[in-house]
Amino acid sequence: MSPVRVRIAPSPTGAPHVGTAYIALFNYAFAKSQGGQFLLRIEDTDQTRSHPSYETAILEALRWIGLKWDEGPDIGGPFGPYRQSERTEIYRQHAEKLLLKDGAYRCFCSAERLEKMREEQVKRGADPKYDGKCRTLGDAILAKKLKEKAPFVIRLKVPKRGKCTIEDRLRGSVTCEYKDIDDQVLIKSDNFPTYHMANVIDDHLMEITHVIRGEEWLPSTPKHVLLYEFFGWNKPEFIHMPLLLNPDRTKLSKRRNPTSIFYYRDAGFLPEALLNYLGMMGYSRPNGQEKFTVEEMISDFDIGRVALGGSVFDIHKLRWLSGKYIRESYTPEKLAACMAQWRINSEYFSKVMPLMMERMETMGDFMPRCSFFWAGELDYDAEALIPKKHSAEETAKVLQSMIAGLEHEPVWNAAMIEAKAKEMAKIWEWKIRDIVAPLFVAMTGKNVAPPLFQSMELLGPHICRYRFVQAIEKLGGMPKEKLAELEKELEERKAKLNPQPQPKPVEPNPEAATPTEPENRPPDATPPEEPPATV
RNA sequence: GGCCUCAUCGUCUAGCCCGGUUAAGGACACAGGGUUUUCAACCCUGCAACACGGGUUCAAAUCCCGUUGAGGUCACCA
Repeated sequence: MSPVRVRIAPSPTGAPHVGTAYIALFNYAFAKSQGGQFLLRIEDTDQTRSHPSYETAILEALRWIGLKWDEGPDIGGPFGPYRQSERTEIYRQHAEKLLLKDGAYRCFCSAERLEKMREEQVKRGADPKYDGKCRTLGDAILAKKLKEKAPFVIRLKVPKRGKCTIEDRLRGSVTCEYKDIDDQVLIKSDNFPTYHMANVIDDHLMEITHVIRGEEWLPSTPKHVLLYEFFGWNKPEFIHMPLLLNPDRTKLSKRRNPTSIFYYRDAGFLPEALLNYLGMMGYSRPNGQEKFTVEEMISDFDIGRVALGGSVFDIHKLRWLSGKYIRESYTPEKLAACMAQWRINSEYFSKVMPLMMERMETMGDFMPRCSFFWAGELDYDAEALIPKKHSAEETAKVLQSMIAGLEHEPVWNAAMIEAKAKEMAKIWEWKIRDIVAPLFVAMTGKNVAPPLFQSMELLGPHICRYRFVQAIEKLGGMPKEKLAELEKELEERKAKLNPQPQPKPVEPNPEAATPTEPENRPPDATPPEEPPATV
C-alpha cells in the first residue's frame, strides 16, 4: 500500500470559508490517522476571481484554526508547485495527450452561440448541454481554424452511451448515464484549465490516494473518473462528505450566516473550539466524547463513522463549546494572554483611542461607550435601524446593497466605506444622514458612537459583514426572490445615474456580477467565500 | 425540470453494516427545581425523534421496495 496522501484544494476567490476548514479537518484527520500526508494546493485557475490576498488569508485562517500541512505553496514539497497557476504547462501537455487519445476535442463555439443554444434548450424543456457541434469537426476545418488562430476551448469527449459507476467509500456505488453528462470544458480559452482538468492531473501527479471533498462534487465525479480512465491512471478513492447547512437546511451561505473563518476569529471564538465543533459535524467519536482535541480525534478516527445527512451549523452550540474550553482548558493567565493576542491589546486600543478621546470626560467613559469594538453580537431593537420617512424594507435594501458594494474591495478602510455609503445614498436617493443612521445602529448597536467609517475600519470586514446580515434579519430578512429583485432595481438605478452605456464593471459572471451578489448567483459563483474549497 | 444524494428529538448525534440486549441513549437549546449575595457555571428533573406505506422475518429504527420530503448539481466557477 502506498502511503495515504490527501489534500485540501481551496480556491482563493474570497474570504476563507468554514467549509474549507471543515473539509481540511477531515482530510487531515484521515491522513494523520493513517500515518499519511496532508497537502495544501491552491486552485487559482480562475484568473478573474482569484486573488493573492485571498490565498494569504486562506493559509492564515487554516493556521489560526490549528491545521498544519506537510506540503503546500508556502513550504514547498517534492510535488510542487502547489499553486495551479504555476502549473499551466503541465495541463497544456496533458490536454495535448488527451486530444491525441481522442478523449477531448477543440471547440470553437462562441460564448454567444452557447448562450443562445442553452436558451433554446431550456425553452423547449431540454437539459442545457453542449450540443456537440465541434465534436466532429473535419480535419480541414480544424486546420483552417487553427491556422486562423481562432480562439477555442478543449472539451471532454464524454461517451454518447453507457454507464459510469463511481465508488464512494461512504455511499457505495453511484451509477449514472454518460448521456446525462455534458462535454465539460477542460481548458478555457485563456489557456487555463478548469477545476475538473486541473484537479485530476494534480491529484495524479501529487499521488493523492483519497479525495475527500464536499458532496456538491458528487455529480461531477463521473467526469473526473472519465479523465482518469482516458489517461490510464489509477483512480483515488472518493469520499464525499456531507454539507454544512444553514438553519433552513440549504447549503451554508454567507448570506445568512458568518461563513468566514475570520469572523469567528474576530468575534473571539477560540480556534480549538471551532475546529472541535467542525469535528462533530457529521461525525462523533466512538466513545461519544464531544469535547476533543484534533489529536484525540485522530487517535481513533474512522472515516466510516461519518454520517451522511447534512449538518446545520449551529452557532449556539459552537458558543457553548467555546465556553466549555474557556472554563475547562484555560487558566486566567492563559486566557488573558489569548485575549491580548486577540483585540484586548495596546495596539488595538491605540487605534480606538483617537476616535474616543474627544468623546470622553473621564477614562471611565471609555469602555461603556465603545464596547461594540469587542462585542461578538449586538443587542438592539429593529426600530432603531429605520430612519424616519423610510420603511424597514427600504432600509434592508440599502443595507443589503452596502454589503454588496463592500464585497470585493481590495482595501478595507474608512475612506472606501464612506465613498460606498455616499454612492449608495446617490443610488437610492437617500440623504447621506439617513443612510448613515442605520449604519451606526447596525455596526455599533447604538445611535451615539464614535465616527462610523473609522469604527468600521477597525471592526474589520468580517465583523461588519455579519452585523449587516443581522441588521437585515432584524428588518425582516432578505429572501432570495427579494434579493433578485433588488439586484435588478440596483442595476436600473445605477444605469439611470450613468446613462452612458458603461460596459459594466469587470465581473466574470453577468448574473453573479450584480451588486447583491450573494444570492442568486449560480451554484457557487459567489465571488468571495462561497466556494468552500470543498475540494 | 433531468440526474445524483440524503432521511432518528427544534439542532448536533449514538444505535443501523452484524435484525431481538431500546420503555430509542448522549449533547445543545428550551422549561422547572437545587446550589449561589446576583449572574454565569455546576447538579437534578422535564419536554422532545426512528418521514410515510408496503414487504422479508417469530421479531425491523436496523434488511428490501415504493411514496413523500429535503438537499446538491446541471458554466470557458471552483
